[in-house]
Amino acid sequence: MRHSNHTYVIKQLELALRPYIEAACAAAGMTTSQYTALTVLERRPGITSSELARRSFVRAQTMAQTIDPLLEAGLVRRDRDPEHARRFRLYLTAAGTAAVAAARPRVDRLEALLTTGFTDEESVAFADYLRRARDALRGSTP
Amino acid sequence: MRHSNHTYVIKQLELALRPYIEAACAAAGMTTSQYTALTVLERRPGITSSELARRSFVRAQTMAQTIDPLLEAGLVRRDRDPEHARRFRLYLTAAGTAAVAAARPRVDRLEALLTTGFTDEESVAFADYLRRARDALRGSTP
DNA sequence: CGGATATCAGGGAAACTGATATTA
DNA sequence: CTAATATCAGTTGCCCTGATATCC
Repeated sequence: MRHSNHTYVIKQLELALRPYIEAACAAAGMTTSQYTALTVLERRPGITSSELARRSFVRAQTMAQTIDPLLEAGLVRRDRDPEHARRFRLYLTAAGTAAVAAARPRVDRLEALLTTGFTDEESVAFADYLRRARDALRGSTP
Repeated sequence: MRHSNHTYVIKQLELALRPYIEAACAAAGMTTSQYTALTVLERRPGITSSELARRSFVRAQTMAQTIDPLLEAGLVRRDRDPEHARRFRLYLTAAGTAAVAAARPRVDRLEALLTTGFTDEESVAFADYLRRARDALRGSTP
């Protein structure tokens, strides 16, 4: 295992990916981190900003910066949690759902480009490895 | 393949990885992008800054920003290419080699943490998938 | 009290675009 | 003339730390 160096290629891959994702999101009028937050909100309605931050591996302040413009643009709605006065629960608005739908086709095409030449089995294994690597870091501390 | 979403997990993984790499590099007195540039220079002595930029998926100006402090710190040396007056060839100095060696153990430990629970075969397959995905983007344009 | 949420304020690493001079 | 290299100048997206108020 001397010359594996996954971290290096992961960084390369993320850098290579970046302009593609940015272009796809910009076409729908948002930034990459905003699109990501919206897609998570779509799957987890009612999540708090702090919990969203934890799942996204960023600080609560960072996620607040991402969410703020989405609230102002009316893509996300905030309701006070009736059971926890300190919490706000977040939800996609209709406009937010539409914005995600607008960007999704281009992201899906990027997804297909990324796995060019992969068999279905390889694609599934790749996703599995990515998640396992991510989760291996989740528990630990730098 | 409706729910694969590799791009999302790649971004998560890169974010999870970031503080670990930053800590490892900071312990050796440099930033992540500087460490990365040094490791490439180690394997490809005499490479130009522009070529280094291409391999790293960044613009020439960005790579120049990364290299500049390394030149000033004496970790990298520049020589004019005798055959191309416009080019400078880059080399690691002894101090540069030492700096990479100082950071390497911590990066290797991170590498091991990343592939916790992976068999050797899985680790190799993972690296292969990462490279193939990266190379699939290399030819295309956003 | 400690722990979590939200938020204000400020800062930094690292990418970008645009423009320019020089050279193969 | 065109393409590539290097470089100056400015900008942006997106992370960070520190400090504070509130609530369970």
